[in-house]
Amino acid sequence: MSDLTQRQTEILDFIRSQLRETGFPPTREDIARQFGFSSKTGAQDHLMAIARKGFIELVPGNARGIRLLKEEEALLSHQFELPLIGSIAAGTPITAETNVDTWLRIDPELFHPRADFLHRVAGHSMKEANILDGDIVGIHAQDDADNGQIVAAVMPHPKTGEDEITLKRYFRRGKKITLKPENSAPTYKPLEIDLAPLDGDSQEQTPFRIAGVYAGLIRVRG
Amino acid sequence: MSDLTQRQTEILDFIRSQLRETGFPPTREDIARQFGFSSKTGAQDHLMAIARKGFIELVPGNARGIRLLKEEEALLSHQFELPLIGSIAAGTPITAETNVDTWLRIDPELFHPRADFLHRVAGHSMKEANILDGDIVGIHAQDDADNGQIVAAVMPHPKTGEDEITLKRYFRRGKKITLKPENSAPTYKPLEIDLAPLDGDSQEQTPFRIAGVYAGLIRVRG
DNA sequence: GGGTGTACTGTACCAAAGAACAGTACAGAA
DNA sequence: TTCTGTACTGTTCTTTGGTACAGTACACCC
Repeated sequence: MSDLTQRQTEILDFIRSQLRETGFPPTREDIARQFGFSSKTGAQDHLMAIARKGFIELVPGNARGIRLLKEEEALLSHQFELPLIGSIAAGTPITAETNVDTWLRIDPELFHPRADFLHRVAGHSMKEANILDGDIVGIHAQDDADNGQIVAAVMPHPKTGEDEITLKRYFRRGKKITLKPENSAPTYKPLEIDLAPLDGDSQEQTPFRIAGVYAGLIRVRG
Repeated sequence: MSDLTQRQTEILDFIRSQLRETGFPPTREDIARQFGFSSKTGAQDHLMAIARKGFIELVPGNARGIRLLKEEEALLSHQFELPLIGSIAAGTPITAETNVDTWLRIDPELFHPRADFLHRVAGHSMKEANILDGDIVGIHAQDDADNGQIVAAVMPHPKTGEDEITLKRYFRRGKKITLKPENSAPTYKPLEIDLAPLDGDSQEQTPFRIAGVYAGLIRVRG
């Protein structure tokens, strides 16, 4: 679908603003008046061009018969939604379509920093950070983190070997990284990762990466 | 503002549905056709009645010049949003416009049960229920609760006397209600309310009501 | 019993608004 | 160079659609 010209964009914006302000679309004459056209045919030409490009629909024979088409798309378009990421398929970026379980209608901008995806927490390893089993956490995608931040780490599950997301508190000292659960029960042990072998021997690579930092959570049951 | 009659409500609903479906309001003839009137004057009469009652505004001389008034418009647009309720103005229903601090884009249906409004928690009284200072809780509006449920209670602040929302765990035994904070620190004491005096002596009324039950929360900072 | 509001029918007028046709000018692509 | 698309002006025609006026019928309230 081709793009709108500058002028056509202005006209489409005017239609939008009229809808907001008056509650109904403008007439050809309204548009002509707004842009200083002496004839409403100019407005009509623009409308037909914008309609041909698929941004609006003109309903023939109806006064003010202008229907915005891209708006619903915008509403449906994940603008105010976040993907819930489950398991990670091998070799895919984390927010790849295949990894998205579903989309939840939550404004990404509610979180600080902004959330880029969601992940449902399984287990009690972050209990003492007040993140519980079943909570859905918002993650701001970035591949690094500050010391002490809670990160979403991607690494293979110790048994199945499949990539999965886990939340851990991140500490780095030189080449040594510690991923620390927030649960003092002895079952939960910090994970130590030494980056040093990475430089020399690529076989010893710890398949670990930071998907993002914890930005908040939503708990959906009372 | 007086209420609409059955017929007027049907007409207003039709205007709403037309706006959703076509993107612009109906004409008098559209309305007449929909309801089987043989004359568009019938539609016009209804429109003027609805406008007189303040639900719509008619823009004279404009085709399809029907504007839904603010609260009506709000109903349409707040479909996937929830009001954040701050302090409660005296004598107002909890979700009254004046009590709404802002609208947050969160799908009410995410919560179980469905959230009707949000409230920002102040203080640590529910810490042991993993509800922290600053958390935004989702509340399902209802005026009763089961024993052991966390409720949003509306009662006057002990000092300012202004109505405010507090979260407490609810227990009832006969005429005795206990509102229990979830924090074992000695500062936080259960609140006991005896409904018995209500029957005889109306002066002893405890100004307390349940606004709804806790349905989940959102924490917006990492 | 009269007034007011709701809920329509029926007719009529005319401004509002869509749509078609005929132009002009310019810019970029084939 | 011609063709296509953009960006308008100017005019005309016809339908759409708002609005006013004159009624009818019924229900409710004072």
